[in-house]
Amino acid sequence: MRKYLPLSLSARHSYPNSVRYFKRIGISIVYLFMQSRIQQAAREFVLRQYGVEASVVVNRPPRVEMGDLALPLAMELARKLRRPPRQIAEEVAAALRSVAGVAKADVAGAGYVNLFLDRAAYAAQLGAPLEAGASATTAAGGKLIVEHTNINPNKAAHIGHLRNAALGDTFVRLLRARGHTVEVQNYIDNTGVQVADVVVGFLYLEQKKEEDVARLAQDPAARFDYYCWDLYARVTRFLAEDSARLELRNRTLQEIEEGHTLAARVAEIVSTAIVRRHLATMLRLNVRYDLLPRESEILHLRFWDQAFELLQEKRAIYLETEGKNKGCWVMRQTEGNREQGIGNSAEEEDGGQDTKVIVRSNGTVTYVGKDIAYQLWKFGLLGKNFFYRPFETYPDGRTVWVSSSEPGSGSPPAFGQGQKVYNVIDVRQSYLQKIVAAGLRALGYTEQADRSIHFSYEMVALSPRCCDEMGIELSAEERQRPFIEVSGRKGLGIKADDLLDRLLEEAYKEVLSRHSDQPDDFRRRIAQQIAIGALRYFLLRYTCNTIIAFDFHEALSFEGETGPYVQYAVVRARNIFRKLEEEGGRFDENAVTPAVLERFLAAPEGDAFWELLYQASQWDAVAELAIATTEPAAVAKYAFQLAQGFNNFYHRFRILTEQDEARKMFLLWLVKRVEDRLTTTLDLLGIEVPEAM
RNA sequence: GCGCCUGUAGCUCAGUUGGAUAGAGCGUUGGUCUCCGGAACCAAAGGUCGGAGGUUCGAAUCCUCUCAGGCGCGCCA
Repeated sequence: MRKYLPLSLSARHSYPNSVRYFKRIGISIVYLFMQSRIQQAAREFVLRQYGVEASVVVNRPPRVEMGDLALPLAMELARKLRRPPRQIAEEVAAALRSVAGVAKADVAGAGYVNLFLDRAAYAAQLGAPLEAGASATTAAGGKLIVEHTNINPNKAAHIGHLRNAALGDTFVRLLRARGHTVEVQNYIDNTGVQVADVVVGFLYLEQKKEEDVARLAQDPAARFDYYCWDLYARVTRFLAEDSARLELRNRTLQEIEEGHTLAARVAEIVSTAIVRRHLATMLRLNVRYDLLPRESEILHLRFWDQAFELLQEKRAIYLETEGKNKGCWVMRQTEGNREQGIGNSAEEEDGGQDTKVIVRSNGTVTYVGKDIAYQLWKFGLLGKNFFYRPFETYPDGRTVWVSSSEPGSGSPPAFGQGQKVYNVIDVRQSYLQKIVAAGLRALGYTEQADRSIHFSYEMVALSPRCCDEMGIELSAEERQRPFIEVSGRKGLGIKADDLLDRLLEEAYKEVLSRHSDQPDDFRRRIAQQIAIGALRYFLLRYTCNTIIAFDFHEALSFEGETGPYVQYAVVRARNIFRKLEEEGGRFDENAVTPAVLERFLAAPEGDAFWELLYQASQWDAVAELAIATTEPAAVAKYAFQLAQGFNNFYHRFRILTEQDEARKMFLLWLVKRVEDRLTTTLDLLGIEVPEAM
């Protein structure tokens, strides 16, 4: 017998709006619907019968035989009502028996109310196929903005950036699948220190002319992002050798910010070429963007000046007249902020406590200041806007736009004006993200501050073993550590494209051994889908606050809890139908009548089928949970468990050789339902299903 | 010094914001196949949930203390 696979779901909240919405567009959300219906019935009964408001949790019993849904509410009520919990549970159970869709209600243990659903009725509602992508245009509730990737445009993307993009992109897919309108922004810090460093490298270290850099950036064979990766590491050493050289960087940085200088032109060449490389890398992973807002426009369109005025007006910042921050504009520390741990008590001695410098004494604005301006713009609160021009067109015809200082061509969508903003940024920037939110709050935009979500995640580091494999030398002290932090400055890390290439190679070997008779482009396509599936799943299976100590062995694995495992389950399901056709058979959906469902889902013979179907139906609740907790790993886990459930079923039951025609049709129907949900779930993870494996 | 995060099986990680007998993958050991393709399936072994108190019907989950590790705390981004 297969084991029961516990699925982590609960229903603290009801989803009336979602239910209505999905009914309207025809997406099957049977599970959430049942859950909220029962929740509501229980709440109403408790209020009517006992006159108390109860928090009605609906979850699942520990074992399937005990029921489909569980309500552990009687124990809590027992205290308030001063009556035995089991007695209360009996009364609740009796009340819930009359709820449509409930077949049976038991009382178990200390006072759990366990519900058994009407299997056939439930199954009949799962008939409607999911309408993929039917969501974006019709959702209510305003636009959500998700900012992710945000790689400094001065070097190739590395494995840590891939985690950011995979999380951000998956979150976007989840939101869209749940009917939200989403705008994806990838912020480009094209005037920062990191770009300046590479410019210094080209102009001073390599003594290159503007045309040389332009030519190099155009040359596909040069792998410009890789070239800059190495150059950046060299510049870092160059600057470290002689502190006087730092002046070179400062001057370059200033020239870049001014614009119209040689350094600015080279910076533009470098950052634009690198961004194109980044987009290409991310596209390999099925990651796309709508808009690339750039720091240069934030500067040139004077977004900061506008934000500065607002902040002064509301006295959110003030000019420090004494102490170490004399001459700077600093942000006050409010009570609310202090609660959230913002402030710097290390400076208690010199009067600079609980403040954050926003404008330096030389008049330039810090990174946080620019970020506050950008965040205000995202909510449509700045009173200024970017101009836009098309940056690139994706193979599917969609356009990525980039910010511009002048009116551009084309007709861009109405960017910005978000109702809620998710910033996918690693956990080390928590402090700064809090200051940004505190800035909004100080301006009186408390609601927007609350709707500024820092989608925080931990870094990807390298395991010491991984460093060995890559020939990275470690000190004795480093060797003792559980992981080694990647460093762009040192050129220490795994480049995203290298990892992808290696995965492709491994996948291709596997495909070759199984499909030696197939054309090579077929094999390449499949190998690529498998490689991407493996990588995206690997990056998504860990919860956000888990540090991933990168390990080749685990990342290159195609067995066990991996993307390919899930892909394989879908391929198997589809093979059944393909084989059926080859044999001249036909799947007739209409043959699966309510009576057929009734017959084959009935306990106990139908338990295995029901379990699988029930599990497959929980797609909606998982997506909702992942959104509410900003935890895409829940979806990855679900995909794996459902695939596992299917693989087990696949082994236990022969379908094509089934003699009972009604049973055969029922089994095919079940496979179809599971395949459908698995495909949808993989799509949420940005993973495609190969034609064969 | 202050703040945040983490500690669960040999290893890597889940664990439904307090619920019933703590789960998975890998690894180990032993099984399954004239098959809808084995990138699969089944089983076994393996856990004082870092430690100590507390809160209550009930704690891996909440509170306090403590030990260990990580990350932040700049007129860098």
